[in-house]
Amino acid sequence: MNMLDGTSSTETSATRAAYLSLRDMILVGKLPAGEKLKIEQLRKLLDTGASPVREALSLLTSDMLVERIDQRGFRAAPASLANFEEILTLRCTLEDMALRRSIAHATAAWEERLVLAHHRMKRVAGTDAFEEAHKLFHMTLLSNAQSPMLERYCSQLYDLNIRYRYLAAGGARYQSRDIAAEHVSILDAAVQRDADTASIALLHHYRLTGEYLSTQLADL
Amino acid sequence: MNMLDGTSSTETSATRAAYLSLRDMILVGKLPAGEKLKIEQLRKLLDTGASPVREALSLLTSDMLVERIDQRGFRAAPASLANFEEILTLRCTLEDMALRRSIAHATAAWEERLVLAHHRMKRVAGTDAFEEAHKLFHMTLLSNAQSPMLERYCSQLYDLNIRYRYLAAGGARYQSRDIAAEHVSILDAAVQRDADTASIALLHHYRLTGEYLSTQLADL
DNA sequence: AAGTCAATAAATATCGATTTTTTAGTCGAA
DNA sequence: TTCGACTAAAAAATCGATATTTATTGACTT
Repeated sequence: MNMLDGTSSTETSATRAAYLSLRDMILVGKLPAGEKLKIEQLRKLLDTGASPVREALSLLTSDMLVERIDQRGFRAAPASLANFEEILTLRCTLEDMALRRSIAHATAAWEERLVLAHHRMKRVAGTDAFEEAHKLFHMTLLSNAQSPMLERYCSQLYDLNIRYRYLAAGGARYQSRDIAAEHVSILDAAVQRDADTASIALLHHYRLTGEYLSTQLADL
Repeated sequence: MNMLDGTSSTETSATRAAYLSLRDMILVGKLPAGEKLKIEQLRKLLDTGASPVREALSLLTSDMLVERIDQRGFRAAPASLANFEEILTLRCTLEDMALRRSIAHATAAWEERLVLAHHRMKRVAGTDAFEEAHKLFHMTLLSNAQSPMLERYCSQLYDLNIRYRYLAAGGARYQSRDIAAEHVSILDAAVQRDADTASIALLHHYRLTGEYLSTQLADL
């Protein structure tokens, strides 16, 4: 017995539960950037043991969401405008590469997954589920690159970026810009296997958001 | 009181000691790719507790040297020709970017660190210290990119590559090719701030090694 | 008033034991 | 023989307690 997706009602391990909670708390800013993360405090907050918390924090290190300083514990990764711009640059380079590779290996099955992901994203526009569906759409774009490490990097960078969105605006709320149209352009170009057009549209999408966020983050 | 470099005689924490040992064992193949890593077994091997071992393994996950499967422990990251080629491709893209940025920000101080790193590497050619000095030279090349995340990725990928060298040849032993000359070309171009030439030389260096390793790894 | 140093408090790191979960075997029924 | 349910052994995950390390405080010197 298992659910449709990976989210079963009872989480498997305490470590995994702690990992997901902490990760979410960092992404949405509940645990502010740069903040000291005390084991005892988190243990009580999550109502679990110290070992799962420690292990979860160690794992979050992989995602660059937590920093570990030997002998003096953990802290939420600091945020800065420079860091945000670094993330944006890396994303543009790596997603460009991944998207081109995805398209190069295009198949009907991938095309269909893409259309489906896009449809589902539109379906939940404006709801809480959008955040997840949006990531899924973007990751589906890259999912055919046949390069697991590259996909992992992109996924990581995507999450790091989310944090800055919350930092700037307090949510996944999008601005006046017509995001939906941008998504359609990317989708169409990808389905038509036009790598150059798709890549330009994708990077345009990121850079516009990046510019907007940069202005909001000027004080960081 | 502290030593010249970061290697003090008494390691700070048990976790750090375990991390360094395990990392080294994986890189040189003492813990073969894909192998199950049992806590109890490693605990005895390193003569330490289970907690430091677990935490060290969690940290090695960041480096993509260890895989963690929820509820069923850890294993050394598997190796394959496809994975090797993926690493090579990513390295070429990311190091190219990092090197160009380094050169774009070139200063006299960086130049000097570079010359020094190169000199030290030549100095220890043929000894055990070469491996470390070689990495230091390459990382110094990228160290001026003013992009910590990019440097981290490059460092990670460098280490992953080392493992394949050991897998293919059983050591840092270099072949007939004149590696030293290649290093000089890269150094010279970098010092002259000629990004195109430096990048071409660097990628050439990697691709030649990559080709050689690929043939050796055909059976993976 | 600034700086040291020792004593104390707080937090991290580590250990050893216990609980769960997975894995490997074994036995019997189809 | 093959499949499945059951059992025993192994391993992972987790807990609670202890040992170490770092951070803080305040009296004492210069």
